[in-house]
Amino acid sequence: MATVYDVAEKAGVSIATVSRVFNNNTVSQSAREKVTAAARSLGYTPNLAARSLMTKRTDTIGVVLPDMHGEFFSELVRGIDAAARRLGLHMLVSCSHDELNEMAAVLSAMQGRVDGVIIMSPLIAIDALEPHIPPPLPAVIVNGSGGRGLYPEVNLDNRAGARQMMAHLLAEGHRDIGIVSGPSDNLDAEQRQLGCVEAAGHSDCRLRTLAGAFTEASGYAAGVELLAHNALPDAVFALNDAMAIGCLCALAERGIAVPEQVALAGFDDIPLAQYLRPSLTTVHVPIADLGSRSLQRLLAILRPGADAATASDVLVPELVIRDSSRRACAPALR
Amino acid sequence: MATVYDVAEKAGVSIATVSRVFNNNTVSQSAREKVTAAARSLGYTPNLAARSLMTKRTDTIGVVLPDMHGEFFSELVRGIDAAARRLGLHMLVSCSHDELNEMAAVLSAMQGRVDGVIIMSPLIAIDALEPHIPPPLPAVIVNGSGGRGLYPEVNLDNRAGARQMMAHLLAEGHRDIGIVSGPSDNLDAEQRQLGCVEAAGHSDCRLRTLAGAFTEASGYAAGVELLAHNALPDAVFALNDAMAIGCLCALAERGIAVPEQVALAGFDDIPLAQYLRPSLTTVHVPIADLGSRSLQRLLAILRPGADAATASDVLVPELVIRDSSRRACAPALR
DNA sequence: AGTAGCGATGTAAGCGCTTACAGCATGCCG
DNA sequence: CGGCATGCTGTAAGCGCTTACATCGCTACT
Repeated sequence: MATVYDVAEKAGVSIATVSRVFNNNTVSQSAREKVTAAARSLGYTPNLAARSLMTKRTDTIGVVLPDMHGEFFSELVRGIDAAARRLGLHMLVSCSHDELNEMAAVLSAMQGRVDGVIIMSPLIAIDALEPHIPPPLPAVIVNGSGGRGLYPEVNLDNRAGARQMMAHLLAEGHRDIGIVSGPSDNLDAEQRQLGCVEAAGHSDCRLRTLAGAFTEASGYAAGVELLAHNALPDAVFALNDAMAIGCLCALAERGIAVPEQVALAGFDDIPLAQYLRPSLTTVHVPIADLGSRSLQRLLAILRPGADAATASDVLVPELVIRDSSRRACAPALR
Repeated sequence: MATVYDVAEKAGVSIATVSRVFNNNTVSQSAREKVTAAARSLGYTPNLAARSLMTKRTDTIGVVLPDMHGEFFSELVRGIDAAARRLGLHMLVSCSHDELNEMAAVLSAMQGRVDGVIIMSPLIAIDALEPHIPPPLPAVIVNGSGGRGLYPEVNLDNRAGARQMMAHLLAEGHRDIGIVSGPSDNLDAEQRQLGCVEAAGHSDCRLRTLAGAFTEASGYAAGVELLAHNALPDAVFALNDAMAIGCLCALAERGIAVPEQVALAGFDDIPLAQYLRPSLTTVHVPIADLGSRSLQRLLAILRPGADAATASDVLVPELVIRDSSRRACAPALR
């Protein structure tokens, strides 16, 4: 591989001038052209390790994610990648972490490879994680409310989303509502559950909670359990769409009509929610925004003063009402 | 940040010894302990840029992906990440590339940051892409059959999968089959289509092709188009599951029973395929395997002799028969 | 006893780059 | 016409690390 020396020699200038050309410093037009030509003919590319060694920057950000599947994972990464690419940053991804030690190890291995990290850790309480973030590493925490304020956070207002859904179900006249919960140690699940309880507290409504794990299978199991009881609830609110789909499947198998006999709702608004029969009422989560927003926050630390105009750190999800929760009327045929 | 010099001084040894400790070279037990203790007390972490500068390695691999959504993206990345982490490699990801120039730019920006790349480019013919891969960069191409053999490839046998599905539909007695195709420039779609045509060629079956784009919406549209015709086909084979779901939705809206009036099949076997009503007959694609396999191939280039036992580069998908294609019998109630 | 062999260690030379500093024209001022 | 700001360029130091080579005790031979 060619180095600055090769280019300098070929262009008839010093290595400093070559370096200046590649760093947009003040160089005469003629020198710039000579260097550019020489570099091209030699196929020269600056060695990034050497550059990093001097500048202490890597132009790379780390993304540390829990074990997530499907839409959520891909949209989040896409959101971050799109924002990063616009800024000339690269993205070092590490996913599938459900254990504190594992995350700590990855975080420490990222030190020196990245200028900062975006961490999402719904399974691990943030205050337990914070001590494992290497101190010199700038970090932003996504969707993991409850840190000690050491790191900026970007959160989704899961609670508000759940409250909105409950308000909708109550408005539809449902008073006996089944909640299919999420994994017990999952922060999103916890907040959504909390929102449900809050909303129910203001009404004369009965809430039954069924165990769930954010998977289709667990939603199916919850549906089966529901059917084993004497009376069906008026409505079932699954705390994510995957479980709602599983539950819908269980209900359909036993010939229970949705929404006529039981209303059904999910959370996340995955793309195919609208293509289910009946189409699924759910809460829309702007996942990609969550990603790009967190990158913006990180950037505000890395390049102070650059783009501090990050209005809010809490994204509010939006209720999407479709057929699965509409009050006893024939499903629209469009 | 502490350097080798600081650690060496504190431990009372030379910097070479410190370096040896961190590179598992031959060092006496006593020296190793002194260095380890000193390093810990100083919070020393080797500077990776400096190390890279010497070793010419980054222990990072690049992953360049097209614009993919949902399960496919997340599973592939998880597959690669899991394999990479086991080997102590990091993963630099860049996604959402649909354009040749964009991919070329990313590839060139990765040069020097990674030891090799895994490239997936279903939209761009590989022989057009190959000239844009910087020559010194080891690369493996995933699912992009048709290169000039300059780079190893790991492919999914889309054609065989489609043939299997067609064989199944024919065996069920269907002779008038609608194919919902994929995007016109997508290689997976092309191969699947080819498989269909091949299989149909051996039989007295009629194939109608409907335009699709691998999205739920396009599947829905295809379903609507189908209904506009006089006669429904016996079966509809959507070339991916997302379209099958869209199509199912369109059929359900018009009260067409699946599989009684029309059989339906998809391709990919996304996790919720089994939770649809009726559960979806499809072709299982081992996506994560595709990812880990390609990493293995890349590794065989990077660390020759390490793990050359990569038997095959073509993964064969597997037919999964569920209710949506079963011959006119009542859907099983489990 | 002399020495070959061996393992542990230190010395020092870079890896390819950025950048402080100095040098050198040039143009403009008094 | 001397002096000084200005703009470009070159020299050289050094970022933190790995590693070839030299060194130095040892042990284990002949």
